[in-house]
Amino acid sequence: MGIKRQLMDIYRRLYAAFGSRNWWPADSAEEVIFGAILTQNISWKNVEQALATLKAEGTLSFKAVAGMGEQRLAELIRPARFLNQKARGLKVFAGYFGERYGFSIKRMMKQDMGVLRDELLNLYLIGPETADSILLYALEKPVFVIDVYTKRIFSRHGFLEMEDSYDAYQRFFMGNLLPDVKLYNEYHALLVHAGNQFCKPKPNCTPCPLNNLRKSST
DNA sequence: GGCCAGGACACCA
DNA sequence: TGGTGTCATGGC
Repeated sequence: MGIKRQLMDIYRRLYAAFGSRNWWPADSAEEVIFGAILTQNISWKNVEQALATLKAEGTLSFKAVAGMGEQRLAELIRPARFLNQKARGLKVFAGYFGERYGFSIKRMMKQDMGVLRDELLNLYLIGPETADSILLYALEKPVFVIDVYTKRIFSRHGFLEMEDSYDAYQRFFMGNLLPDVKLYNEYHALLVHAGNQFCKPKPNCTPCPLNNLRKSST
């Protein structure tokens, strides 16, 4: 079986096991971006607390963030860890979003995907994974998001090495899947769900729906 | 009570 | 370019 078919086979197994994940968990595109920045290297449970606080304070918008002090913002997002870094990251994004797109997600969505990705990667605290999460889940652009679970799952099943670069993983997926926002959305969400449940750093994959799966030679 | 979570960046050689 | 330290919370 070729790589393309294997990738779709894995997708179907995950979907059959877990169903639609309905990602990203947020009420708005802006909330997706808050979450994408806040979730860096931290569990989603912590992010939820920070988002709830921002929401309760009426500051879950980049217009609000642009108008508030970095110190106060840091206090509001404390549960999300690395609070000073992330407060600065949110402020920087708010400045960019306001100046370049007038705080309009609609206007941003009209921009070319490659241009957007370069712009995002030039912002403080937005690396490849955060940029691609924003592109896919907030702006509905067909980019495949790579995260630690994706790497773990596909390295343990013999497709790539854990040490391979973000770009190498992304080329692997995007070179073998059609550019489909819905597919990329669901696939990555399923990988995170599977990873959360079964693919811990110390392998313990007994009930995993991908058990016994190995890369077959093409 | 230790481990680790849906990363990114700075600094050094 | 790669290797390593820093950031500094909360759940399990």
